[in-house]
Amino acid sequence: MPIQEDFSRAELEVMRRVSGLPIDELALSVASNLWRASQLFKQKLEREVLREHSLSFSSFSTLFIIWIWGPIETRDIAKSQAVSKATVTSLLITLEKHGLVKRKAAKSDKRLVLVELTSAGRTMVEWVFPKFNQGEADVAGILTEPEQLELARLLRKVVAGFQISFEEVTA
Amino acid sequence: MPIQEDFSRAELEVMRRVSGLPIDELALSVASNLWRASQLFKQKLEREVLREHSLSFSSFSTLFIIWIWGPIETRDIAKSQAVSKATVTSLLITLEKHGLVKRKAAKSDKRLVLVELTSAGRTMVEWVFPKFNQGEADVAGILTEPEQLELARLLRKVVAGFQISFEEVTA
DNA sequence: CTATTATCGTTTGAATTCAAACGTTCGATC
DNA sequence: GATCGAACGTTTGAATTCAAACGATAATAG
Repeated sequence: MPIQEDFSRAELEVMRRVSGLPIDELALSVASNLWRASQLFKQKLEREVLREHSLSFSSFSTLFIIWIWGPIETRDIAKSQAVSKATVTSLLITLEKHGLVKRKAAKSDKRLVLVELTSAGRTMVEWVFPKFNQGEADVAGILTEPEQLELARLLRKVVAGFQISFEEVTA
Repeated sequence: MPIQEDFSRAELEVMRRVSGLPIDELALSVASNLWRASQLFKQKLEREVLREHSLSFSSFSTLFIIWIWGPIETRDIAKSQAVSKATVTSLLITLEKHGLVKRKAAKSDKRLVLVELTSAGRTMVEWVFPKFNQGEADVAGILTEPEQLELARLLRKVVAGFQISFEEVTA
C-alpha cells in the first residue's frame, strides 16, 4: 500500500476539507507529521523502556542532561530541554524524592542551584540509556541510513531556525 | 556558521560523552532533534497563536479534529491524536466548559459518546486555524520547498512504521 | 435466555507543564 | 554604600496527561 509514502488516509481527508481555504498544505503536512511522530516516539519509549523503571520521558531526559553536563544550573536544564524553569523545579522535586539527584547552592552566586546525580541516579542512567537508545534505533530503523541522515539534517535545520528566530524566549 | 547543518554544539558534546559506549549515534541524533523540533513547534504555536484565545495545543488539536470529522466518537479522537481516552475526556470537559463542543449519546450504542462543535466552537476553529497554519508555514519555511516535501515524506514513513509495529496500543 | 467477556467513556490519583507572582540575590548607577 | 532593576529558583493554581479501576452497555458462548 503506497499510501504511507504519499499521503496517509487521514491527511487526505484533512486536505479535502480545507481545500478552498488559503492554507499552506505542505506546511500542514510537515507540522502534523512532525507532531505525530514525536508523540508516538515518546509513548513508545515510555511504555517499552521507561515505565518499568518508574521514569517519565521528561524525568529521563532531565536525568540524561544532568549525566552529560555534570553539575548544572536549573536554568540551563530548562534551556536545554526547552521547558520552563518551573517545570524543571517540579521534575527535580520528583527526582530528588526518588533519590536520583541532589541540589546544592552555588558558592559564587547564591541565587543559583547546582544539580548533580546521586550514585543511584548515575546507575539508573547508565542502566536505562542503552535500552532507551535501542528504542531510538528501532524508530530510526524504519528509515534507511541515508534517510536517517537526511531526517536528522532537516530537523537540525528546523531547530537551528527556531534558535535564530527567538533566541531565549524561555522565561 | 555551518554548525546547524552538521551538528549542533550540544549534540557534539553528547556524542563526545557517549563515545566508547555501544550507542547508535545516528538514531540518537534523529530522536533528539525530532523531539526538540516538536517541542519548539508546540511552544511557538501556543505562545504566538493559541494563547490569546485561551487554547492549549491539545485543546486546539482536538477542536480541529472534531471540525474535520464532524460528529466523532471519543475513542476515535483518542486514536487520531495518539492520546489516551482519559486525556480526551479531560480535554472535552474543558472544551465543554468553554462552550466550544457538545456531547450527545449515540442511539445505536449507548456506550458511545458523539462529540461535535457548537457554533461558537466552529467560529473559533475557523478563526484560529488560518493563523495556526501561518505559524506552521513560518516553521516549515525554514526549509526550502523540496526539503519540506522530503521532511514530510520521511516523517510520514516513520509514523506509518509505528502504526504497522503496534496497531492499536492505545488502551 | 443466561453468563461470561469485551468495549465504551469516566473517575481517581499522581506526575508533568506553564504563566504569573514571589522572595532572594546580584549588578549597575548614582 | 544605598537604590533600582534584572535574574535566579520556587510557589501557586489550573490544565494536561496517563495507568488503573470502575460502572454501564454490547457481543459472544453455552
